[in-house]
Amino acid sequence: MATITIKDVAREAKVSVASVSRALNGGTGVTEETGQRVREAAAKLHYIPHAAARMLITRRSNTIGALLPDLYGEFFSELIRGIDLAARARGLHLLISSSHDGVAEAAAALRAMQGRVDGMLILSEHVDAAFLRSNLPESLPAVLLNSAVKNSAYDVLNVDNVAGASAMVRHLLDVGHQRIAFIAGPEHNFDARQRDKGYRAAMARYAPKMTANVISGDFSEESGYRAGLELLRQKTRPQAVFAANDMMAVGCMNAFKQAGLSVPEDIALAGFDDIPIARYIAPTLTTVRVRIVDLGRTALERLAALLEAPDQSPASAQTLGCEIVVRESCGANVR
Amino acid sequence: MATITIKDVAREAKVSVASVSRALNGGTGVTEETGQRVREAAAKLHYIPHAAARMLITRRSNTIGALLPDLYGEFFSELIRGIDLAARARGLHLLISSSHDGVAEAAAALRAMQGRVDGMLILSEHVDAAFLRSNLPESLPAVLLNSAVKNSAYDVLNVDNVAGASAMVRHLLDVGHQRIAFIAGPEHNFDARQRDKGYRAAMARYAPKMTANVISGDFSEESGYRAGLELLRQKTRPQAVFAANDMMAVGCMNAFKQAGLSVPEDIALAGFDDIPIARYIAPTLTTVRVRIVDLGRTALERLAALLEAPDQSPASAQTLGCEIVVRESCGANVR
DNA sequence: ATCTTCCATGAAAACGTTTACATACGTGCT
DNA sequence: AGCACGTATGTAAACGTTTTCATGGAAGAT
Repeated sequence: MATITIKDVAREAKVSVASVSRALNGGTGVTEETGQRVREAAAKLHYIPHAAARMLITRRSNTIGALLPDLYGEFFSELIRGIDLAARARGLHLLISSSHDGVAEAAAALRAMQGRVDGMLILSEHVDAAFLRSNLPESLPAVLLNSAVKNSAYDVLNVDNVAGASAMVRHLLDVGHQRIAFIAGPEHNFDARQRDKGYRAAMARYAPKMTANVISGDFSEESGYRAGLELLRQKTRPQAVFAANDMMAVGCMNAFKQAGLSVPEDIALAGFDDIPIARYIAPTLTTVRVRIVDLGRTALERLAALLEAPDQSPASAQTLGCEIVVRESCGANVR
Repeated sequence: MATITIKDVAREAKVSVASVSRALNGGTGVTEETGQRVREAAAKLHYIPHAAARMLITRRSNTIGALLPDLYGEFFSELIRGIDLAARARGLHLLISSSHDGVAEAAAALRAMQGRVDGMLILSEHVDAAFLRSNLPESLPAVLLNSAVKNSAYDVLNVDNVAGASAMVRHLLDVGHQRIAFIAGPEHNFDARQRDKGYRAAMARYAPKMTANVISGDFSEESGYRAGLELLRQKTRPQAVFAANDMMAVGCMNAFKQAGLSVPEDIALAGFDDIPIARYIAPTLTTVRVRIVDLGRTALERLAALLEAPDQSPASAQTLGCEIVVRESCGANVR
């Protein structure tokens, strides 16, 4: 079937194209009777406005782009869900470019979206101020997620890793553990650094007599396992271990089990993220949960606000809370 | 900064807009020296062609739409990854509409994408032939994923649940189990029905003396737990239980453990999907893995082929294999 | 030297909308 | 009755590309 245009509707309704446009969009400036006739004609012909033509003249695509790195299951899907839900509520479309590693790929993806989107949601480790300056036209509104960019030229939305980690340390202290070790994440990772920071801050503040005990890791289960072995070799074994993410906690737990220690009786354990597995391992894992859906939703809402009033709202930095999920591995229930 | 157009580039390079277009697109029909000058001018001005204008005249958006239901973590992210990778390799953009339940929502989402995409990838339980006829213009190429639609008017790409389930039954038989029970999924779910079918077919074929033993479930962990209890009440206890998905297998395993049975010594267990948890529970779960990334990739490639040659290729139905992942729960290693 | 052929180039139309502007008509006022 | 005004409608321009067609000049053939 040949595509049917606004002209066909105009002919069918016996009015001009201008009236069709008015009737179908605002509804204003057109008589009730005319509007009725136009709507009927449009429905009868199954008319669908040509998106490109509208974009061209309106200079609006009603689409926002999401630039994402290679992301893991739960996090990715929850984030998209949050974004998607909020976007649909606003009649915005969602253009996605995901799973690219490397700054070059990210740049290419960013450029490819240019001109198709009204705004961008960006979550990427490779993104820094310089990158944005050269790849993102300043006219394009953007919200950065989990980004270290402090530039203040861009809107940033971060998870409050510091507060989350700090709260977990405090919880472990409350339960009675004094010597708390920390398994850190990759050095270049923003989240990892923030969690490290939260751990150190909380230790300094709430357990000033203790010294920070940080083992390095890279967020992988394997590195958690190695860290666990290393901790067992220390002269005075820690009473509790706080891993910067759940996967490392899982690896660490295996190391402890293999060494014949039982968690949490002999040594307590906590993670960060609350991945689904945390609920299913034995003992179940105490961890810090991030409301990822909220992260996505909030980011999109912030971006939408930027679209409405481009100039008026200055760049802001917002932060999203986490909550502690107490399960068995921290020993809160056994003492 | 005012948007810069092809005209600005033309002026800068001292040629006509036509030459700019030619130089930047095909590169053909233009002298090497002119092409050079144009590319330099474009680069200097940071020219980015206006996508909408191009779409309007070309009648191509280079975008494909993905319509997805409310999907779980791993599956969703892997599927998108597969689609995204293949799409980017072809220079296609990805417009996503996910997490809608209900046929009305799906219809709205489908319609909203009209005119913005060159083709559609559709994965939804609500989609049947009638739905498509009334919501999908026949001019829009589409590939259906995991769909029961046999219509042959549309391209369909399914996971070979039947073969996967059948292979698992055979494996359990090979290991020495004769009395194999099956925990079925939701009745209206296409995947669930296919797996049921595979179980029954394999039993009839490879263990003709045994009768099929099917307990109903709904894919939830809770329903798996209930099914486990029910199985334990049967007069002659099955030697192995095959759950239609991993979550039910997990629930079932908990029921067995609570009853004091050990898996796989007292009773063997297998699932379907290979969700990440399968690797982390104790005992680790034998299951059927679906290469979801391949599913997404293959679907997109099929769609891309449709875009290239809309008429030539008739609707096809393709099916994607699964593989058995042998872990501890089936007892293959203890006998 | 003239004719043909080829090819790079430019002018202009076309894509389907929205919207600024002009027009015409009815209504209320003086 | 005449005038101003508001409002529904239509006409046409504009958005930024791609592409068809015409044009001109260079190169090759006679």
